[in-house]
Amino acid sequence: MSLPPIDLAVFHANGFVRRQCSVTSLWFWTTDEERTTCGDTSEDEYTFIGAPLIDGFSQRGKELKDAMREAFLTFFEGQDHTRIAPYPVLARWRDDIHLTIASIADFQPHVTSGQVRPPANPLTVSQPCIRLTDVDAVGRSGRHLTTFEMMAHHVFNRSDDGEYYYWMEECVEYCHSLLTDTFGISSDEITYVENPWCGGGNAGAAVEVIVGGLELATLVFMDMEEHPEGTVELKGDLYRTMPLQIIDTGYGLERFCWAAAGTPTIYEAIYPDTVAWLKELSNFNSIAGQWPSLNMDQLLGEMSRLNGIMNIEAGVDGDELIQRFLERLSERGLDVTAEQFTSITEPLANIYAIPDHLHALCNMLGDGLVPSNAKAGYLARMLARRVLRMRDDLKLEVPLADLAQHHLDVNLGGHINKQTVEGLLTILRLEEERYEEMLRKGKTVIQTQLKLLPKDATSIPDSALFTMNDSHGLAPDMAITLARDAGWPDVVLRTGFSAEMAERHAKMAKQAAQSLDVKDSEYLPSGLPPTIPEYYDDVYNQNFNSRVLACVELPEGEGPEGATHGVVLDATSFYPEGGGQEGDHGELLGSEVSVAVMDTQKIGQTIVHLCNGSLKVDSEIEGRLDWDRRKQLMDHHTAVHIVGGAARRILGPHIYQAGANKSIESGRLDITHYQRLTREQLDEIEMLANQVLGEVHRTEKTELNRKDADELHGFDLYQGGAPKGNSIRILKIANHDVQACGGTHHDEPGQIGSIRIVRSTAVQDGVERLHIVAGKAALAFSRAQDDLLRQASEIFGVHSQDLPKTAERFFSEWKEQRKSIVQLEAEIVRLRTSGGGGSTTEVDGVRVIIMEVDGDLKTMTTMLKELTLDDSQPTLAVLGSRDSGGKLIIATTERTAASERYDASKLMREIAPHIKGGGGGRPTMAQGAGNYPEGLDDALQAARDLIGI
RNA sequence: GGGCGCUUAGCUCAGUUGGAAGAGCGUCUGGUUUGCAACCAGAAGGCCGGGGGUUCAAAUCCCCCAGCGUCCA
Repeated sequence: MSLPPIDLAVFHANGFVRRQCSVTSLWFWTTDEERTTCGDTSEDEYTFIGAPLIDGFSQRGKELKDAMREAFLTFFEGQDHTRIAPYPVLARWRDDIHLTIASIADFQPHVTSGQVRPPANPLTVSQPCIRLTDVDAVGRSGRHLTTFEMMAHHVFNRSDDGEYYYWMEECVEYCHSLLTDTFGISSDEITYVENPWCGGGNAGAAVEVIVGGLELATLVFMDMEEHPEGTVELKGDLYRTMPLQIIDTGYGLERFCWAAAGTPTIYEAIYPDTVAWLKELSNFNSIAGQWPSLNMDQLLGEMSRLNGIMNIEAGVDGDELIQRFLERLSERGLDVTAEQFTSITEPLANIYAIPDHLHALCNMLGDGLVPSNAKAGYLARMLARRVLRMRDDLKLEVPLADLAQHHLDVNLGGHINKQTVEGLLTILRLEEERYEEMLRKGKTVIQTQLKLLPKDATSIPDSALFTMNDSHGLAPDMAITLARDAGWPDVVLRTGFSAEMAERHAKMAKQAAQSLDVKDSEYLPSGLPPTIPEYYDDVYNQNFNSRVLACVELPEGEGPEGATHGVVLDATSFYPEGGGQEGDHGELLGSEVSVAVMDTQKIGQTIVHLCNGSLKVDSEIEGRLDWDRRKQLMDHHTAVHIVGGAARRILGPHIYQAGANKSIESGRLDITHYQRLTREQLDEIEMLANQVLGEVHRTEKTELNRKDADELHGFDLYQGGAPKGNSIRILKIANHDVQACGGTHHDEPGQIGSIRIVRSTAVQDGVERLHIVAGKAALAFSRAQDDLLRQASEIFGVHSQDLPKTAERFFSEWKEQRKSIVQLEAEIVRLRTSGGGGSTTEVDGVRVIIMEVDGDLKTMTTMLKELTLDDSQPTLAVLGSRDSGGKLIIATTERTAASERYDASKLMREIAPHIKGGGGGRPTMAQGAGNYPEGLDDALQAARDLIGI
């Protein structure tokens, strides 16, 4: 079964009729009886270019967006909607997406699942969003953006609970009233297209609102969830109705602005100053000047209208698209060559895309994101690099930070969310440095990759292009440019190569996704009630009484070494592993038997004690915690929070917890930062952390529902990841640090004693790992360090303060002596061979030296050099050593009678068997070794025999 | 999270089928020169990232670890 038609009174009341689109086959509502297309097809050109559809908005850029947004929000406030503040563009409250891609993303998954109440109901918001899926089309299509604001009104109905606000009828009525009354759009311009929506496990009926060929809004009526027994089928999946009925609308703020401005592209409506500035800097007008006969205004105007019906999206073949464009323009009496077309559109696309990318970048970095080579940070780096490349293509000599500063001033009113302006600019300066470094390295990569390619080649092998892109960050067109500069002037990029590369990447991603396997350990009987946690009520409680609810044998490989049973109690003070804090150990004492708790885990809402024996179900037990362990874990956990807060205060607002672990040995805290930390910075953080220990007397622990927690503390709460339930535990350490945390924490920070930051390591680019010891572990660490110093000092027999100096002296003396030994050994060889002693013979003008020496192959090589590298004295040298099994080395002076007459490699193969070994090499130099040093004399004698002396 | 690449002199980088560790810049010494990123001659400077393995022999081939880079999710 599919969805029924959407037949609303508001359509009939305003004279709309239902028709089916001749192009897309979708049903739509229109006031025009004769209309055959739904409005958003390849046959519907934009009608508003040069003829704005919305009156009363003469502003441009930021002012236009501000006015438009205000008009929208005010309208819905007038209809009993509560205006809420937008969420960050970084979706930190979610673990499935990095960026806020829609206004509804604010409320997923907890509000849309019904678990958490919305902040207001019904509500209206204008949510900044970032979508990078169509990043390649930005600037080229005239309408694509990576960053936009989704204006919305949302409703969360729970009909079963009698909580109902409105549904389709009212929703479309509001929309229609907004368009026609507030924005003055004629009903005749509007089509409402029925097009069911599904995504992320939910689905529902939906209406697309098309005006002037442009989709201005989508109204989604989400009231179904994916389910195998569902009765409604959409795009191959089955859905059933759900208790919550959600209205998810999205009105494109920038599109409304465009429709009000009627500019050739959306970019000129929202970033007019930047577009003009970049045109001037890049001297864009001089391009048009090359062809005086070309009517630039007319050309750009026609192109804009065509944009609406051309399928300009990522992955579409570029050359083919240009041909279609030229044909269409020609039909309209505009004759343009492909060369003219590209030399106009290429720079223009860059000029349009730069402000868009800067906007996304400023928003992301503004929310505290740190660029990286992985995860969300990579998205920022990718955008920064795109801007830098486009800047270079335009031949602009403006630093990235200056472009961002301009964007901040002109398009953001100087406002960013969280990061400081100076911090943002510093990050961009570093990004530009990295980019320059990548290009510089790229030049040598090109040389290496293309070494075997003839200079007159016209293409670069695919494999080389793939390698340069995937391993060295050189996109194919960059590689081509670099290759041309480096001495291959004729190379060009094969048509369709970029598409092939994207396909290859998609294939690889698909394979990677398939190989993911999720392992779940489910060995507990079902139907157990949630275990009552007592470790929050009193974190210092060490003993408690409880009752055994279940005791199951652990499956093979489950739990730590020695653990055999999982014990479930009705209540416990044992903390289960979570939030990076390891589980508690201890004992469970029964009336007859006692077992050791070797680990504690949480499965769902049930806490399992992993024990080395079984307990009788229903028996009363006494639990005793291994208190030293628990105290140490608490020391580390609370210390990690304090250090995190200290790092944020010292390094900046972008410091965010990217992971953490607390064992009894140490605590680890991963923080986001854009540079490696120096020891001085670590010292500073350590000092502040210890100051907090002394100054803050009590930590504040509260439990709030999610709605209140969000409101009170914001999303920085969720540093340790997105918690699941509606109830949020919060640890607040004065004004120093506040986080959602389910761990056990000290009431008094002073109980920790002291905190040391041992060192920092890099987890990935943009993430630093701080290694922390606190409490007794800090003492143990100091003692271990002292011990190392003492041991090392004793070896040298000096005081520890003289250790570095002494070590340096020993090291340099060792190096010098090693060197002089090699020289002396060579000198010995020289002495023994110079006087014409027994080991040196002359055979027809070639000096032949056959002798036993001391030393390994490396030393012998040095000796050999002394003997055979002098061209004026043709020499054959055969050296042997008894070093580890016996070594032989033979060489002749190259390009002399010696090398013509004797073959070192052949000689080696003849004599090496005497030391039960083998060897080989080149005709002028051979090495060999064996495992029978006693045969060395025979080997050397064999050499003499072969040479004939 | 997955793939790929890199790590060699103070710096930037070569190093072929495994067989005698190189270049340019910089440093030092001597010469030369009014001067410029001057020129000539010579020298010093290397645990070839760390650890294991294969081999008579490893900068080179294999495995593990670390650091860095890069593409994709």
